[in-house]
Amino acid sequence: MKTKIKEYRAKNNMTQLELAKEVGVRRETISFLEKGEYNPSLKLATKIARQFHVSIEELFIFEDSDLD
Amino acid sequence: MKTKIKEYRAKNNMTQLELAKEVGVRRETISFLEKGEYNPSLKLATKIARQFHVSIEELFIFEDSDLD
DNA sequence: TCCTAACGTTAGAAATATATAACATTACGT
DNA sequence: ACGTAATGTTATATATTTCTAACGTTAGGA
Repeated sequence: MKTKIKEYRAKNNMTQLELAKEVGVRRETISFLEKGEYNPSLKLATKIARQFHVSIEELFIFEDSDLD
Repeated sequence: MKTKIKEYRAKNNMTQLELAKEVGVRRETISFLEKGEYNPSLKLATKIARQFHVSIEELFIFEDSDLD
């Protein structure tokens, strides 16, 4: 899975810690997410997408090969 | 969280078991999901949305109160 | 250079999604 | 009414996300 979290964070001049607080998780969670190291819950994905006013699909990109 | 999985399953004449097999989970998982009893992984949500050719946001509806 | 903020990363605990197996119930066709 | 498919539901096990605490690295400002 790829994600544009880092890009949108930059656009909004936001640090990992700030984003983490906004969406109620730890900074490390954001760090791992940005690296695509895990597959967030839909709830967390929804919170982050809303934070940036974008769709989930815009923020998280799944290749077909990611869906096995 | 609310979901339209059941509706889309009906539209497509699909049983829980068939959907479960398509997206690679157990029938019970679909059953619990349809009842909004838990919060799927983004990967699973993506698979189900693609199965029905709809967006994740169309299929899974979060009220603000669901996001606490 | 020193200090600090931001980010990377690791290891283990805690929480929760999902699997598994089993049984109950509902609905529908014959 | 019977048989069967579809769904509901429970309990326990397993897998994975997320938390927590800690330490390392990098970049920038004073």
